[in-house]
Amino acid sequence: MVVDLELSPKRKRPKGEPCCEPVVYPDVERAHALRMAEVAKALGDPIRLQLVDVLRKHAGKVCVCELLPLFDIAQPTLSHHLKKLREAGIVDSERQGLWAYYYVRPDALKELTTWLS
Amino acid sequence: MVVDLELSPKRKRPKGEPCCEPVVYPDVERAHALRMAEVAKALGDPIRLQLVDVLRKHAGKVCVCELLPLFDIAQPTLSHHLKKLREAGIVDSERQGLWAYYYVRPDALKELTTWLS
DNA sequence: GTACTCCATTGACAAGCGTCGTTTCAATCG
DNA sequence: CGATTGAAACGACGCTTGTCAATGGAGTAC
Repeated sequence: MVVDLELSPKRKRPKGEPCCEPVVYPDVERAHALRMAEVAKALGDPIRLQLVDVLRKHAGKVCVCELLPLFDIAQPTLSHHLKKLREAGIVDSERQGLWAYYYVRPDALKELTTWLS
Repeated sequence: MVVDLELSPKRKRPKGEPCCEPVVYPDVERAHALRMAEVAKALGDPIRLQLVDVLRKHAGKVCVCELLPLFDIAQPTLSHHLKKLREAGIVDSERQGLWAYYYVRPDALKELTTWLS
């Protein structure tokens, strides 16, 4: 969808009329935009982005106790970030005894990636 | 870079030693992570993401007055969002008389896109 | 059972965010 | 000139965020 825009010849609006025709925008995008913004927001913190990076670089699932020493944050803070990523649907976790293993959900970043490309 | 992980056989740490070997993590990524998180954060708002979407769908530059009616927000709010996008280096603006034209900076989203793919 | 370990949750705090009404500023029109 | 217009800046308001210390809870070791 590409809309041609009258760029240069713009004039002050006559009196009370709108200054220019609004650009068309498909409503379909809005639902996607909300979802993608949610994912982007979750990635909008350096620690969370690095967390996703680490998890993606490991095929399997990574224990929280292995993630903690990578960052200069307290354990509850790490737990908080992992929860945010979980709520955004980017990662998921799995408990095995004492340990919690995190992994990136397949296709979690697909929509955003496709839109960006 | 893929690191093999000892997944299953984990034990409580003996006494004061760390529970497990930390996952290796390249320092090179940290600088990128900061920059990409900044971009992701700017995209982490539905309105800003849609703004970028609209601007990208138009080859040329789009006037602010054309963007405003697309969203149910006041003009200062739109200006605020555009400023955020500008500060993140995603868009840039150009004034022509009374009007301000915005456009997506080429390669602004490149780093993030590459990382996601 | 008791002690210990890993992880999540809670509560608190400062900082940041999204929003709007008002104001400011530059450019245009008459 | 004065009036008007498009857009940015300012100030204020609640809400959210990132962080930590303290606590809680489930599992393991002895």
